[in-house]
Amino acid sequence: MTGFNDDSAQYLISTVSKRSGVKSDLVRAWERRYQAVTPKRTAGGHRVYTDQDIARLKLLNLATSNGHSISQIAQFSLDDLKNLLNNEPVAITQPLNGITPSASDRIHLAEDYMEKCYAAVLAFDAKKLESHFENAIVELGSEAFIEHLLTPLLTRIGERWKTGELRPVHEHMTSSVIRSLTYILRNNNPCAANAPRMIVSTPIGQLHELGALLAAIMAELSGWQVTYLGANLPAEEIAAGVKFTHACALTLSLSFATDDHVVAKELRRLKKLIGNNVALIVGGRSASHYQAVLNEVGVLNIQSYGHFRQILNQLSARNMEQES
Amino acid sequence: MTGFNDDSAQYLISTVSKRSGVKSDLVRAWERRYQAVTPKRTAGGHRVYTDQDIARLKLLNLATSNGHSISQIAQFSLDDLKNLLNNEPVAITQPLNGITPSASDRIHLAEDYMEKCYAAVLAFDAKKLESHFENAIVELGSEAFIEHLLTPLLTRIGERWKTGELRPVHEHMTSSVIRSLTYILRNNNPCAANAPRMIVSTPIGQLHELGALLAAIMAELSGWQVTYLGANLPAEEIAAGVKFTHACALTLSLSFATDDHVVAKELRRLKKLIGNNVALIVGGRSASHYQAVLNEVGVLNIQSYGHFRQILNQLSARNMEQES
DNA sequence: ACAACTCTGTCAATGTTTTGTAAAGGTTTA
DNA sequence: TAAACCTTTACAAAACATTGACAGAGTTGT
Repeated sequence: MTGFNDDSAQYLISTVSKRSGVKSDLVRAWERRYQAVTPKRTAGGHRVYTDQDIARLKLLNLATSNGHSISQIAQFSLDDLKNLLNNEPVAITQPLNGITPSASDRIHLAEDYMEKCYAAVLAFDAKKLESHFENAIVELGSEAFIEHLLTPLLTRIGERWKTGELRPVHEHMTSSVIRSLTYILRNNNPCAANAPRMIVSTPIGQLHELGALLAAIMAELSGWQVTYLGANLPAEEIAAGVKFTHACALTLSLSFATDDHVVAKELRRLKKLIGNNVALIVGGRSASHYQAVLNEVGVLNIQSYGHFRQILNQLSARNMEQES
Repeated sequence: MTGFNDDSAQYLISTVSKRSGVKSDLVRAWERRYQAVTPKRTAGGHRVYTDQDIARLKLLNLATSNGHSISQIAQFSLDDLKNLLNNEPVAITQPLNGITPSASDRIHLAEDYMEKCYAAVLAFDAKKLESHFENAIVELGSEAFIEHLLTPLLTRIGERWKTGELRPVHEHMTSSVIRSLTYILRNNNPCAANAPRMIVSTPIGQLHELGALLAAIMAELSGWQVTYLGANLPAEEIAAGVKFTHACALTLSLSFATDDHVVAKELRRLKKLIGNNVALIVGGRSASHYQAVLNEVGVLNIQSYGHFRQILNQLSARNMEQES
């Protein structure tokens, strides 16, 4: 039925070598000796690789430089390899091979993935979207994945939703996929037990959770212990979550600007319920629409990716002081 | 301490030596003389060790430097060695035959986990809840996890929510945790490319997604290719999702009984939009409350865990026929 | 007490396997 | 036509395996 599933990505061996960090000769040797990858061929016999192959080779390279013998791990699945490296006591992040992609290369790569992911969203292909995400996380690393792929992707989805190219259901599907990815991202950097805690949600009437998800992931990567509550919760419930977890920060995402006063009312109630000792952070496409209330209530308004990280670090530091 | 995937990792002797602190020569001597470890071999004869072997050698090394004679302790089990080092009297464990837990044991085990998980929900401890879930999946297997842990847990959460012991926010937190687990569950059994497709969601006004999540997971485990859309979607959006994915089934969860006519209206509209070729399945705590409409529209009403699986299999079979 | 024996870690000698790299010579691609 | 690929074959360093031996420490038997 769907024979056209994987013809999207095709790379020749030199590209693969650059991106994975494994020399061409070695890639061929690994294929010949252990079937580490099994690329398709062009009519003329040239090897044609997929994104998955690249992710594979990257992980294999990491694993071998970590002391594993290539013959033993060559046929492991992507997940096996990820587990293997996750359980490593020594996560060597040294310049393992001469080939280190430059910053501009990585950004270009991220843009590349962005297009592919957006195409998958447009085609409503959850499986393909997830697969692209997985590969991108391996290739870009969690940080760059968030900053250069996820953030711009969500921004674009927001735009296209306005123009009518996308429907609400596209956003729901994307949320769902990203939500299941949090598992991988979280596993990549387990947080400390004494990490500061945060609640992430959206107030009542705000049904879009992509922004909130992004905030949750970013906070986790910054070392926070995040409890994500999903979208559309009344102030009392959110406040209850804050109390239960003893969170020292609460982040809300406002994506959709409404003219009624629900959001304003909810924000005021929330502030009353959580008090002044819990930082209230608000971000999202439409946060500026509520500027007046934000100022009145006294919230930290996220301006950009970097700004959010800055806020997180400041709060984190302050929290550590209080603890000691 | 998460993943326990020990059957995947394999090391050669030098790595083992570095990790365990026992020189390669000595490792071989201990094997030759006392069978302290019994590694497998490569085709060429190289020793191949597991994580367990490394742990063993570490403990043996500690014990010998503590004055114990290697010949005496070489064949101790991992637990024996741990006891030994804790200065506890060595309780020699029984011959370790591969005892497979009986069915009743497993159900008991599941109940045990149920209590632990519910306690974590009540305490609003997402981290602990996730950890219990992870362990349960490994110990029980996906099937039993769903049937004997997740299903009763969600049922109980529904009950306690009514009595006021739990707040809505508890349910949101639980949904969030379960949602990120879908990643593990899905990876445990990757579905075929030609698997029948299904959309899972809840209609507008139905904000509780636990039931829908459960249905999605069950369908995935039954070999379906599921696109999960989250909760609270209007009929047009759900129908769009069905069209986009060419799904042959649509499952909705109705947890909350409302007296307005929104649900009834949405169901009628949905049926019109998706036509008769797409199976419409409805389940959830409050499905019976809408019996009249369900009959009128002609939906498959889920009665129980087993019943849902039966429906899934029938649809799956019918779908296969049509394909061929 | 003293010789004989066992336990244990270490080494050396010698041969094999693994694995990254490279050269030679032909083919495909742009 | 040049650059990039392909296959085959080869090579050498590093890592392993096996066998056998040796010496210090502790034990045993007489």
